[in-house]
Amino acid sequence: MHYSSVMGEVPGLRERKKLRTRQALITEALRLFLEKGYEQTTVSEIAMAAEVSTRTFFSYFASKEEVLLHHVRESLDRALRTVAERRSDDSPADLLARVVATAFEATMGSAEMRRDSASITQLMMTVPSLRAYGLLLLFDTQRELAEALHQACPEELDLIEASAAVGGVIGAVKLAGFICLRRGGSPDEVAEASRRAAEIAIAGMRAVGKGETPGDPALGNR
Amino acid sequence: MHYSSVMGEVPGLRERKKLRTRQALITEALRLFLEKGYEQTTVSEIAMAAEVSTRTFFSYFASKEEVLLHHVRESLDRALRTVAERRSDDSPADLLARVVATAFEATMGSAEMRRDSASITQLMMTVPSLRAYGLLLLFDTQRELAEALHQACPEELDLIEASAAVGGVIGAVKLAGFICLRRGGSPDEVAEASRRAAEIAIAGMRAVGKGETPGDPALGNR
DNA sequence: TGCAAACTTGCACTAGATGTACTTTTATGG
DNA sequence: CCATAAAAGTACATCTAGTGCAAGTTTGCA
Repeated sequence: MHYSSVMGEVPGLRERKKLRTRQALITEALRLFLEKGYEQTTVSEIAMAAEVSTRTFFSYFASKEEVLLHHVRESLDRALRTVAERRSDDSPADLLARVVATAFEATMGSAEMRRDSASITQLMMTVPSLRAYGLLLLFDTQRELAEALHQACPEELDLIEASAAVGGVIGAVKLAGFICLRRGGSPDEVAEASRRAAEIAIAGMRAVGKGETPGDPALGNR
Repeated sequence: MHYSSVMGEVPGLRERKKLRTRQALITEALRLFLEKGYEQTTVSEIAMAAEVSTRTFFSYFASKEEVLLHHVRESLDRALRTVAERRSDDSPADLLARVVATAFEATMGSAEMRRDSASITQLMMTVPSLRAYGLLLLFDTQRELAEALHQACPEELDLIEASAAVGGVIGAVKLAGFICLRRGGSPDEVAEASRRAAEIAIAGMRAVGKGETPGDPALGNR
């Protein structure tokens, strides 16, 4: 080592270039998608704009969808971490509530992020293949999230209850938020809708584990 | 009219052929998918097996995914009808419970259907693009379902509450069922898991509209 | 029998995605 | 400072899903 004796301080030229290329692809992709539409933009054009070959694009992102939704994976990982760091006095319901709140905070935090995620949300609402890919990412993460929640609260929730809780809360927030947005709701209204949805869904699980799931006659309970 | 004076009795040769072709495509597709895997099967092979041109395949199904998941759309439409036919003495929760029960009945009804849907489910679990497409269908239907539920119960539920209810229940059932299945659960166990999940999710909405949504401090309620 | 509408087909073409072999760039040890 | 290997990037070939179009073929019906 010639330049620095402190471990891990300078990322190295190679790493820096890689990161720059990656960022260029992301930026140019979003710009082009907004400028001329997702389907009208080809991968080759994105690569051209970022000054790399088409083949190189696919060594950074596995698909055209991924270049736009890479950040989704990150926020989902954050949610996983939130669950893993359960505070000792959290009830499962509290924990899930904080997951939702944290996720919201993260996507709506800075103004710049709010602008970007608004554009991306807009694209997801109008382009089916993006919606499908987003739903896939979200679903696959929910599986991990359910396992994590069960691990974090092994005494209160069995795996099925944890699944129902995670699936219920995320499903409720997802649909309510989306429908509110579709109706032309402002960011504040969307946030409020999501909050109410989470509240409704979480109300169901507060009853669980207190020995008072009464059974639902309409479901053919035995 | 030469053959029959009763309106709508005989579907006509053209219609019958179309139906036969459609069925042949569906059957051959499923057979090939199971025989050699989804990704390993090309649309051209399916068309060949059903003795039509590749081009014709795409005049019956818009995508390779659709030939496998055409029935999903049907069962989702059935769910929509169930909501539209609300009985006067149903609470929203009862109604949603019946939607879930009816959907289950429909997919698990006959032995033949159970066998087919087991194969299809297996494929959906292992093939990402199928999972994504299925999730997309389900999500888009949920939007309609939420609107229908709101229409059916305009006094009890506003649109956001209806969204939360639909999203919550379906999200819970979906994830719990899937996770149970992944763990090698038997059909009975999956059914039981889904039932419990629906119960938990529906418990949340029984509280709604009774003036007793207490607010959740962890969600930053005002 | 003949005509029109519906259905099917072949063909050309675009675009996403992958494998491979080759060149350029970066890291590092002597 | 140079040799060398590892890593990244590129060119090229190929495969498949999916679409548009201009034929041809079958069916419905008068």
